[in-house]
Amino acid sequence: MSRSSTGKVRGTGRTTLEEVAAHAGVSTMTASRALSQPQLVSDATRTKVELAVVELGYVPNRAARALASAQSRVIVALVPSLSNVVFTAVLDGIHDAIEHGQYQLLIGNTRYSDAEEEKLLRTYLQSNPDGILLSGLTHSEQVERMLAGSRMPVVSMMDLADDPTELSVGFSQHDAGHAITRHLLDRGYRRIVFVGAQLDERTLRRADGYRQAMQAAGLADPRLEIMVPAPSTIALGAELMREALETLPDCDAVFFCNDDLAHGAIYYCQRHDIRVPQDVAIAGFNDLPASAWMVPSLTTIDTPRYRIGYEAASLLLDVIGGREPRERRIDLGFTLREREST
Amino acid sequence: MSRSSTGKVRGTGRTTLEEVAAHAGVSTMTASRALSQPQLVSDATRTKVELAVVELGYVPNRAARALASAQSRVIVALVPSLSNVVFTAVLDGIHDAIEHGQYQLLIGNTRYSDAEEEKLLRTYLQSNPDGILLSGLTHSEQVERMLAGSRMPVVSMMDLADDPTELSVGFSQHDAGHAITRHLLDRGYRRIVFVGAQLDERTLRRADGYRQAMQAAGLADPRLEIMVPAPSTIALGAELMREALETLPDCDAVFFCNDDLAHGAIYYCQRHDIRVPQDVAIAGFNDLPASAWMVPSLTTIDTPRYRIGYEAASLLLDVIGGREPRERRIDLGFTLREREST
DNA sequence: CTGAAAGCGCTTACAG
DNA sequence: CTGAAAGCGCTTACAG
Repeated sequence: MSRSSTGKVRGTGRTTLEEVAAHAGVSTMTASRALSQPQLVSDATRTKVELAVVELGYVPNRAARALASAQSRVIVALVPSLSNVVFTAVLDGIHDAIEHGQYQLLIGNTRYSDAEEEKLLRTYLQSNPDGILLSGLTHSEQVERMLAGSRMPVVSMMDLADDPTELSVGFSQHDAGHAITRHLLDRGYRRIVFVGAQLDERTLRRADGYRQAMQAAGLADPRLEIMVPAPSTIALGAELMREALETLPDCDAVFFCNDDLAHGAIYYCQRHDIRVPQDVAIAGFNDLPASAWMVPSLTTIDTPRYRIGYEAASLLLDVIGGREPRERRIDLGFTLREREST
Repeated sequence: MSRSSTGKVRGTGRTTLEEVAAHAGVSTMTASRALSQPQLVSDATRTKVELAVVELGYVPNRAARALASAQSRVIVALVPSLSNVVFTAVLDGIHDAIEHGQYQLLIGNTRYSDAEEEKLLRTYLQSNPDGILLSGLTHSEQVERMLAGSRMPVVSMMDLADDPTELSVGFSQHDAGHAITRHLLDRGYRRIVFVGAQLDERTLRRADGYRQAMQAAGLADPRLEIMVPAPSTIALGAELMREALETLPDCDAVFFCNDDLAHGAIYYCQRHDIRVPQDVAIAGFNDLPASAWMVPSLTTIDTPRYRIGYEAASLLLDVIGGREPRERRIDLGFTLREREST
């Protein structure tokens, strides 16, 4: 026992496993086994140790465990935003999928910045995570290199990797963009504007899907694409709706890259007595809760963001645990919600 | 060097500080100082060590650091929900306030459950956090006991502690509920319904504020209070609006405990040609982004949730760092937004 | 300004 | 089923 008469010189002062073992009358390593691999220990021993744990109020020291076992039981999740409900839903799913007590979750907000992602990753690598959840498929070279060097499992969230051996969970952003454009075309709209903000990789892929559908219909026109790097907000949606109507007076539909923008557009139209969809149709992306309720209700793509988080974390846990997953690329799909706005 | 000819028997296999020190031609402890307390080391030494770090791609092992220093540099934040934007905004603020690289954030979702809070806390205590951020002022006895036993600083978020020596950051939920009721009374509304959902402590305090204002005006009536334990959603807001109009046909205003419910109510009224505020006024709480844009725009209380997270984390970091804060109870206030719905 | 050495609190091949 | 002992990779009072 490393106590002087005046108490511990260093350390946290908390009860240690050594003390638990002494209290239970067993060796430290037996106490350790009784807690982490109880099946390797006799019932009597396990009971003695468990009793000692309760009596002494023992709380294991995770740092010591991580150091000795070279397993941190930490997983890292990096998302581009903590104010976008899409990504907080993903985190919600991840949180629910993690076996708490076993694994701990470290969350990082990259703010849609490669540099920030790199910085966070560098910091979090200090914790020697057992695995990492990343948003998106494209990352800086530095990040790719750090990941390759660390040899720890990485799951990409949101979109599907081209390579089916890479771990990814999401749905085809391209196909979803294509599907909603196809829907507008089927409804008879011809001059369909695409409005993209933030211009992250998901928005760009949705734009690709839009473009491909328009081309297939012989209706593509670069002037119909409004792309701004500013973050998506309701206010921006209202502003861009105004802009679209002003600069493209012959447009008959607008596909916004997400619901936040589309909501702003619908509110704008309400305030200016522009009839939706009679004067102009509006479509969004993500199916936020308000979309089904607002007037008119919003046509949009329902995306499985909570499930993406949940399934991505489950997949990562499988791989960490050495369980071969049924598939390494999990397509969760999307659902077109046809509503009043189109 | 503990390498056998076949490589490390245990450990992560990553470069260690010992190797960095050898490469730089200094002792391990000097290398340690060069990195964590560079001012204690000569320029020449620091340069040599920094070079070795880069050349070897050294990444410090946080578990070893935590174990040796008895300082985890971990802070824990517990919030009741990861789908409520109020709390994800709080987390956003916390995340931004943390000096990354220094401190790491462990997030827990208590799901508005005392039992869950207790379980998460028990788990997270294994990481020996340097401090904790909790949502709300009331916790289970078990939680209070664990916190008291651990002697680590705890900051309460959202509401203000009665005891000014306790660490708390937020605003008076009671006063805010009172203020918006007062506003409705000033506008001439008399039969003001209060609708509360979830029934967490914040909702109950807002209800108290409402009740007190109604009593002061001689207009209190228990039948005007609709309280349901279900979580707040737009759908529930629509449903409760219908219920209010049906069971209390003489009501002239409804104060919803949050904007999600109020949005549902406004959409409900739009769909049923109920004029707001002419037929019935509607008020909310939190000032979500849509509130200023919807038609009619929503009267509500603007709450500083991002700043609560930011200031709470800053306060905690001050206390952890031994810096005496100017005040231990930080009132961030709230702002009444008077809009079209009242 | 720099170093030798102990120690933080666990886990784990290896024996028995 | 149980144990002795080394080791994980850092930090830190204490000297000099």
